[in-house]
Amino acid sequence: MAQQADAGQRARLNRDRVLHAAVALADRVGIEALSMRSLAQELGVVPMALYKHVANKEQLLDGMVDVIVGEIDSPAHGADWKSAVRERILSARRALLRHPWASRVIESRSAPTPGALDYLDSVIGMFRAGGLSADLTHHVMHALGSRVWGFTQELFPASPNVDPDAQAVMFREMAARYPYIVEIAAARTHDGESVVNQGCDDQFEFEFAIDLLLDGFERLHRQGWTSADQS
Amino acid sequence: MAQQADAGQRARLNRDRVLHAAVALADRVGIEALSMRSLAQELGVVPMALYKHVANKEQLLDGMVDVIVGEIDSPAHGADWKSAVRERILSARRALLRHPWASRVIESRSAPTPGALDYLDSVIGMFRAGGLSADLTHHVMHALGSRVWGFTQELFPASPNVDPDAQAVMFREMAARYPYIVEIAAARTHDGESVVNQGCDDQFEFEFAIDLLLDGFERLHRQGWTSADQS
DNA sequence: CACGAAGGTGTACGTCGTACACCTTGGCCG
DNA sequence: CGGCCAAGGTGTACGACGTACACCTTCGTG
Repeated sequence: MAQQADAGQRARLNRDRVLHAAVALADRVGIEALSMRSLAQELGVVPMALYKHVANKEQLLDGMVDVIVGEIDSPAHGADWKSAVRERILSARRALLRHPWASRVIESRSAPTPGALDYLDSVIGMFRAGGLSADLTHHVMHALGSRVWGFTQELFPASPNVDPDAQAVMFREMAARYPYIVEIAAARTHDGESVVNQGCDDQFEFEFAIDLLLDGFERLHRQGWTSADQS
Repeated sequence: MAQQADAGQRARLNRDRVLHAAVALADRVGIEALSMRSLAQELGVVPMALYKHVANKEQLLDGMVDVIVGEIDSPAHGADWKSAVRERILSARRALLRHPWASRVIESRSAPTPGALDYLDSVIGMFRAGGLSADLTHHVMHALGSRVWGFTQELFPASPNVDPDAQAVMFREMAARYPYIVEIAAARTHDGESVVNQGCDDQFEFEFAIDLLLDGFERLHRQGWTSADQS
């Protein structure tokens, strides 16, 4: 429906076209509907043609990750390390939010892609440039975890729209069985709408966590923290 | 090779036996080798027989999650909230470490299982009992993310054993291209062995992060933090 | 103009989850 | 005691999927 068609005369494929078509297709139909077959069809080509450009599906996914990672801004310079890192990570977050499937794919890689390594190396470099020791930076990166990529592991995968009265019933049942969950869910729902699984401001939560961590890192840095001190 | 065999006379199946056999099989052969077919064979039964006990594979995985979640200790009482939460989460961690596939399966669920909700509700209850506001607790749970389950998103999936000289070559290449990564990897490698992707003490990293977060939570709690304060 | 490599095709295999119709038990009630 | 019926187990089959392998087609270069 996008390209293909006009059989017979079609631009030659290459790795880049394949990768970008895959990203676009995943954006449109979701990652679970992206198969070698559907991608081939999208490109007006037979499935096996793709294997001339990517070794297999895993490598296709690797390549797609690197396309997205390439969208992350380079580090700003001239700012203090804390806000520079913060900005960079929020940029990563913006890139990943444009492609909702990307975080799951990144997590599923069995080895980091070259683009991912570039990005990680440069983030580490930002901490080092800020004066943090290699030792502290190591632990800092671990503590950041998937947050360097701009996403948080979601505990509640945001159930899609259900009709309001079913939700009301569910709410009553939930409140009986999971009083605390319902309470803290309600804590963030100002207007009356949809108490369960909604009304969560993801961006706020992300910045809350990242600032808590960055402040913690800064505190440790200032007091000259070393892993050797910890028994 | 474990049960089955002695055809003809075989204990009746039920949901629980299916679930526990699935957990044991995943422990033994890995989650990616767990199929409805392999599980059926393990139980000495035809694949379709399983569908009398679980609706489909997703529900099988849900059930497996709840088996593991059931292994998490109940909250200790009598301790302050911080160390009580800490202990509980480390118990979750121990349970998940016994079943290395479990974290990936938990992440892949599209809706939380009942057992997961029970656990989350009770962890939230621990913060509330410690006096944290529902508001703060909400954000705290988000900041914890998958860490409530006792795992951190691994950035480097721990490449398995490769021979030492290949590693030495790789090291030289890595050092040129990713100087900072190699530097912080080395920061934690005291003895000379395997600089790349090894020598990381997961348990240390986990506790570093969890304590950083818990300390941050405590600080906010003491100073009466409220999300309303944040612009 | 020929030729060889790079790009594209067609067919086929093994694996997966599972729908659907069927048979076999075993516990309960008359 | 006999018969019944639901719960448990079977067999066959289908439509995805990733991809191996042998083949044909196109095009840039000598």
